[in-house]
Amino acid sequence: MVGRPTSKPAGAIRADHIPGPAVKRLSLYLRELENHLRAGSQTVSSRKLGTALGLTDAQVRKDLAYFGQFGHSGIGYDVVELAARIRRILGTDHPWNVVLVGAGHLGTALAAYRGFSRKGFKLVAVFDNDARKLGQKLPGLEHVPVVGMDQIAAIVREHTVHLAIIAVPAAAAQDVADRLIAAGVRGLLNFAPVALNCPETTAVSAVDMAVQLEQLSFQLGRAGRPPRGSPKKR
Amino acid sequence: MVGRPTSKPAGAIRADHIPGPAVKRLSLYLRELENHLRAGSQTVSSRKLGTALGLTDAQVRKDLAYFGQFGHSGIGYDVVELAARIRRILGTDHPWNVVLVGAGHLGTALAAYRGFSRKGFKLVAVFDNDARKLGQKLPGLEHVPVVGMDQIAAIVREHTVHLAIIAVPAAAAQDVADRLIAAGVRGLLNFAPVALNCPETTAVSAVDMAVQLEQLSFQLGRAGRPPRGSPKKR
DNA sequence: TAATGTGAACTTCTTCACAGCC
DNA sequence: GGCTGTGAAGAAGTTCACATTA
Repeated sequence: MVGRPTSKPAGAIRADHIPGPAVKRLSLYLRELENHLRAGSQTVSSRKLGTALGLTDAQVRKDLAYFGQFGHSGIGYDVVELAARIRRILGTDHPWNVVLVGAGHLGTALAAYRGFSRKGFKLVAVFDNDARKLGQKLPGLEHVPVVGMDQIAAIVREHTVHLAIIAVPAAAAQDVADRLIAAGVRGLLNFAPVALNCPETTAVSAVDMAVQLEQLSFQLGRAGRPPRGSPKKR
Repeated sequence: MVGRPTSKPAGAIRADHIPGPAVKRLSLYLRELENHLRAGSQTVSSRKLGTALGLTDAQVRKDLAYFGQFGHSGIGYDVVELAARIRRILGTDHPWNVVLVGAGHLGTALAAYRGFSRKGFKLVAVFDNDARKLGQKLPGLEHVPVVGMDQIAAIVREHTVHLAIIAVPAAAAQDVADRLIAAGVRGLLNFAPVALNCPETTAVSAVDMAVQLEQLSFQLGRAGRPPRGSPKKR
């Protein structure tokens, strides 16, 4: 336990520890701001941002206040300014180099997704073990080579890659993760349906499509009726 | 304020309200159990399950206890039994019909993912507006037709579809969601990078790959160094 | 001994409510 | 009037620690 007295170094970054959920929402605020930008609005209120995302206005203000004072009383938030500030906070005001491992169906689809580069993530290489895929260019990605997994260490180092996306079968994911981390990658986005065992110093984020569907199944099962059967009152 | 006395209707399903995070973890427990099954273990302890997923043993027990008493003192949990029970709770002990909207890169990749059917989700149709894609069969999905979006209402009703996956561009997502809901779909898994506006009665789950990467970027930015620039000590 | 199930303590997160500002 | 920023209150979720059971 730290026992640190709650002294505020006013002027610097706000809080010692930011609530995890707040950071997640920050990304959503940014996405919403980018939409507002396209629509041409100059300013947004916490209420507008909130209702667009299903949150209360107080929640929005509190989240933003963790990082500083971005708003203007009576006016709201300047869309352009707030977007820039959030990018700064998230660390996407400068580009990140990213590699993708796995050029199967999913990997290919992810590589083709334009949203990544728009958000400041630059795909520098795709790795796969299938000899037939090596040397190919993926559709729309003429500058991104598909290379063998034995190149992971070399390319990660050469391009100072800190982030990697794992889109390989579950059975291969842990091995791939180990190799990436050994090569210097420090953040993993894992699409394989398996829990990765990584050192504390590695940030891991996971997406499992089946898990997502199961959540929906659960929610429907409660408030409504299952696909069939189950005698129900009424 | 409600002031309801905390009376327990002992015997029925446990809690009036299950913590959302607990339900999310339930899916992960199931995934882990399925792995243990393949490995041949008869039983698991809350500790084993927990460490595999980066959770405490108490957390695991508390989560499971929301739904009943599944464990055996001194022994642990029976792998087969617990998996079956969790499937029951999640509602995946019986199959769900699912449709996918959007047969682009991502949609095609999602359709090809074998994990869905393995988990009890049956893809009955893929919708797209691109005339060139209609009538095609997606790779590995000979029984799943690609049809026009004007067929949404008919097919959703005919097959009693309750779940849909949205994999269309952001600009089209809200319209697609509206149509699906009007046709009777009650749960949406949204891959478009936009917040959907849906009635309370619709369950929505969202996956935004860019958001995931931004979370990683934030985490690295704190504990480590940004990709380049920024005068650093050393 | 090895493990569960659970009240109580604790921690984290969210909402309320209002002072202050435009 | 409209809106932010924030302390304080409240709700939600997690961990502790121990009685209990095999």
